[in-house]
Amino acid sequence: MDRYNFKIVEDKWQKFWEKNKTFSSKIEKDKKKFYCLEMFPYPSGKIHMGHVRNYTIGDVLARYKLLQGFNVLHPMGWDSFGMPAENAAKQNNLDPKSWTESNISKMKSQLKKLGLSIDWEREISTCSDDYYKHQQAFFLELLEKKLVYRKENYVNWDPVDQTVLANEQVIDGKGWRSGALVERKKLSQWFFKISKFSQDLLDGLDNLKSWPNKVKTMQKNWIGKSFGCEIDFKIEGDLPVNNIKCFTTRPDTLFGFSFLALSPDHEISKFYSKNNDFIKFKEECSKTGTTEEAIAVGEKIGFETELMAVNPLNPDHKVPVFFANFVLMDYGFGAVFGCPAHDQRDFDFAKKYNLEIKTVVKPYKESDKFEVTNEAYPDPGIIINSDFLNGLEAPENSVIETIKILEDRKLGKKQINYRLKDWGVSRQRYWGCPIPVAYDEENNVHPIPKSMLPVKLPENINLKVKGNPLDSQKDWKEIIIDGKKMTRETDTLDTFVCSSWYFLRFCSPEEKNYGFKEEDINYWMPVDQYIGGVEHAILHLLYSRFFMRAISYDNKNFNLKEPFNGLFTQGMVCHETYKDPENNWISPEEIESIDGKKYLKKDNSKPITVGPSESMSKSKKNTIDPENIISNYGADAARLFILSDSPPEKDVQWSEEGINSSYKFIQKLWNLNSKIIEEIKKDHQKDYDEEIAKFTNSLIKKITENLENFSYNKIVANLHEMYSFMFKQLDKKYSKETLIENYKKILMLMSPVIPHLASECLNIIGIEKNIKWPEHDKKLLQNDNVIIVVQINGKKRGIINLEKETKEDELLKIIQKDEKIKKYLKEQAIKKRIYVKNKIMNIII
RNA sequence: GGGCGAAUGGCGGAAUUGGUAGACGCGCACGACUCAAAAUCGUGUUUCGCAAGAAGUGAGAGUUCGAUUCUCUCUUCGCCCA
Repeated sequence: MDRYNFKIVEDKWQKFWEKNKTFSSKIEKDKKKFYCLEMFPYPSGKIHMGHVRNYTIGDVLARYKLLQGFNVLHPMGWDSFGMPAENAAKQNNLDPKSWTESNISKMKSQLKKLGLSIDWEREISTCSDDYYKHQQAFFLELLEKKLVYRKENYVNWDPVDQTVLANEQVIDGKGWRSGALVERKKLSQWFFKISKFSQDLLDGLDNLKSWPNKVKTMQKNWIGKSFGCEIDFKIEGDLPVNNIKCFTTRPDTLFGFSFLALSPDHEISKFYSKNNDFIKFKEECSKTGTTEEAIAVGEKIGFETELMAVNPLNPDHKVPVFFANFVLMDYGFGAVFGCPAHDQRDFDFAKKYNLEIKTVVKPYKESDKFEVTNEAYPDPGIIINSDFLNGLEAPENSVIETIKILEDRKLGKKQINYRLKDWGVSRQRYWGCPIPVAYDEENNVHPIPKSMLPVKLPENINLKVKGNPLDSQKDWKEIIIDGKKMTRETDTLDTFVCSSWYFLRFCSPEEKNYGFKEEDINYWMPVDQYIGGVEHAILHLLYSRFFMRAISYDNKNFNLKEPFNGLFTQGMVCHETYKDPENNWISPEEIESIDGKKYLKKDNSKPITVGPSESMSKSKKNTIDPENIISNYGADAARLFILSDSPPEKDVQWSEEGINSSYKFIQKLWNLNSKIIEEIKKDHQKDYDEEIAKFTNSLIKKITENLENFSYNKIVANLHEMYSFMFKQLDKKYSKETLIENYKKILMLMSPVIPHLASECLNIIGIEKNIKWPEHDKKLLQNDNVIIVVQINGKKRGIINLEKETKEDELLKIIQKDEKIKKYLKEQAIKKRIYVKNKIMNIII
């Protein structure tokens, strides 16, 4: 028997698919479409196992849908702007463009070796001006719709790298690359007005029935709708300040009010701009980052003003006004009222500055004399010490009641607040999409005329300057618009902008005049199934949802709010970690095992300790290179293994044994194929025709259901069952026609997971044109006999195989005669019988 | 601190609406082939017990004829937000 040569077979079919354009897609109005999309990769230069998993999951679905007769769109592209290219270019004296392009070509050939059913004719790359010129047009469109604006904002500033850092790039208050202490700096930045759609983005979640609840909850929390009250506090003091507005979700604790805290950036701070103590205080504040976490963890510090705030519910009660580092300018109005007894942060602050702590909510079980002592009491309870609010249930009734009172007395009004902030899209970097605006001498904003798009990135520039390299490109920066001298914007767009609409571009990759063609979008969108890592659950998915709303806004021709109808988030690929005695991470290739348990380092025989399995990362050196795996075991084996061990939504552990067993299974399936081919040549009777038909039929049902539910690991189990059934039954007698017919169906079932082998076998046995996904026959699923479980007092005591629809009395007679079961009845009277037809009989004695 | 989720053999994991717990794979053991090994094939593999049998899905309670599945309390772990 010849051995399966995956190299030849896989190469053959990949070439066949490419030559025949098997996966190229075009609009066919009479056919139902299916848009299958996996999150496109960043072209780092090499694919990793996470890609293998992501794209295998997507490919199984795309191939299944294709066989089912859908018109499938399954494209691939490159999220190719971003910092790594700029950093790599700086280090190696390259330019980001050629670095990126060579990475793309390497990764493309790696992806092709996986045998993915991708329509490569639709390939796009976000760093090409063909792509980003449309993005610039969108930017101008949004600018016109007033969904883009410019404002001064505090950012994390790395003084060494001279650049703005995203929150996640600030680690322990230091820049992730330079290690420099990060400063808070005010910069003029471009913003997308995502907050305009807060409520709509929240409401839209309810319609996303095929999204994981987990992701929906995360987005909901991120949008962070809160119900509360805007209160206008009267201010007394020597400064020309009469009122300060403040948002609170707990107006019901107003009687516990003991200070008013303002953001250090609150407009009132202008009166202190020359106060040295205040300047010092502000400097202190700027040392803590801008993240909510940094503020929550950091020490709470304040600066006391000479102002006093009046309690609106009790005008005799006046409390000091502070500036405090824990109040954010962009939440509410940059002012909060402090109620130390019922908010831990306020409590800490009050303790530090010796402020009054008045208890106004008691736990249900406590008496009215309850007093907060060591920590705040933020939980529900009953209002006390609050005059006319006493006795109300907090917070449910008391908040509503208090707002009513405040509104009646014109002291405040009901308000909904969102945590979601506008999306800052300015980046002080070279390798991104240029923002298509310019400034005149008075610093007024002028959009670059559409006829002058794209604003191309200058090439051959020096990246080794401090700050944004575009800033030092004088000849690029200076521009003449309508005869006027202007200066270009040198910031580029956040790369999340690029990925907020790429799924639209895939529908019309050739369209020259606009980012997409309506006709194409109307047919292909929305994406039916989007697949990717859960790490993008919030930002990328929320931004994409925003972008669709922004383009649809005020647009008669385009109305699409939700880009992704279905979402699937896959788990990570993990591997054991290894360390040598000096605590250095060691990669799997550097070690060898003796007796399968102990590990030694290959070059020096030092003992290796095996650590827990963690997600593959370069820093822990526990990565496995997919390219090696594919060349040693083949794409089908790699695909089979990455699906086999765990459900796709959970983490999977990569193991040598696992990939080996998948490889062996591929060989076994090939051997099975050879045997079946021989079997077909033999004499035939049809003794077992029904048996094989029944088996195939139930296999079709199982695999189809498992495909629909993303239970891809179970499909692998189903294929193993198929193998052992077929292999064991082969010496039985089938008619030739039945064997071929059923085996073809089985090969079809295999093809989404291991397409190369399945194609080869189908080819050998002879495929007809227009093959279709097999459907199961309900009649064939029915059995004449059923297995009845017999329980005595709820415990299983035996099983009885008998004809379907047997009556209870008959069954009882059989049970009473059954040697094994009868002894448990002990000839006692039967108190009760529960009989579920065709399933179970439970006898209570 | 809050939200969400999970917990099943030595390991990864299966188990329609509550109805045979442990499918399938890995690992392990034994056997066949072989001078031998690898590869391959076969058998077995939840635990305790020679056996009959008993116990068993993180712990404890509850609902039920019957609970991995439903309810409550607790423990541990994971993820997200802080």
